[in-house]
Amino acid sequence: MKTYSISEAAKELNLTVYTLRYYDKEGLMPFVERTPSGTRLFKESDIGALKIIQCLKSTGMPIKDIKHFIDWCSDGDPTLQQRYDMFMERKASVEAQMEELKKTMEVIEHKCRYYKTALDAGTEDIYKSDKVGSFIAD
Amino acid sequence: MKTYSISEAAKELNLTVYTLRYYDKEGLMPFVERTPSGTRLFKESDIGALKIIQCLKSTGMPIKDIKHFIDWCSDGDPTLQQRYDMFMERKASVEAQMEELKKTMEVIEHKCRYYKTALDAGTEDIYKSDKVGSFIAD
DNA sequence: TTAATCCTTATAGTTAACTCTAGGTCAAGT
DNA sequence: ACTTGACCTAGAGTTAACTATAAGGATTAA
Repeated sequence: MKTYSISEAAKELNLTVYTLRYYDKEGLMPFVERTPSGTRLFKESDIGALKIIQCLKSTGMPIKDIKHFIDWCSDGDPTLQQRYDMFMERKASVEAQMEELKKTMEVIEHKCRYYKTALDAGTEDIYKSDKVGSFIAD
Repeated sequence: MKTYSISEAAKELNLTVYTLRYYDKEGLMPFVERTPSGTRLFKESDIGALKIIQCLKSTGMPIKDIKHFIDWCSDGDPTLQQRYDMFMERKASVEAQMEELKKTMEVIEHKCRYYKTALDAGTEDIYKSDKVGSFIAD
């Protein structure tokens, strides 16, 4: 079975070795085994687990909370409900983030149009009525 | 014309007064005027500008970069191109984030199904073939 | 006029998530 | 045997974005 050194794992996951060791120190990778001399040996499934960790991170989950999940995984079946609840909550959070991002996108697109028009006109003054001051809010 | 005190502005924007003063210190609100005694007076348009700042923040833009944008706004028409480019770049970034979030969502939904099934079965062992170890990657 | 409740600045502290350094171990190649 | 390079730990340093404190000034209501 193929294994990865920490630098190979880092490359595979687009992380630095510092980050991986930091995650280990934070208890995110209790499953990674060591050689007799202490060198970490990443299995294929460890890489997969770290991808799940990255997925959770990308939902905005802090490392401390991810550690809870990892602990629950070690505890086995008695924590199935917690883990299910956690992923359902993550789902809701990601849905909310998508909504938020959609609204953000609308504002950004409005601004793109705004500046396109101003650029064509050569000036922002086309938006001026009588007020003086910044146009940031327009 | 209605104005807001810093605490009113904070309430309106769902920020703390600390955060607003911090933004001011970082040069994000050069447009906010003061009373003769130094108290900040937020105009309606200032609230609007801060909403744009919040929008940029929600795209993941760091405060230093937002400050550049604010500076460009003060510089007027000569920076129209930069500002247009910036918003186009933000647009691309938000699009990428949406894509990323979609992929994240797929993994999360897979996990929801996984744990629903395990929960119904009462154990995670249904996913075991012959390997021993964590199921995190499954 | 005095107390409360704002506001101000300057500066220090906090938190999360890295990021790096120092000093040491270990295995492979010359 | 020795050097090289990748690994290790412990712990210090960094960065962004707040968050809070201290000391004091201004405005309002009784």
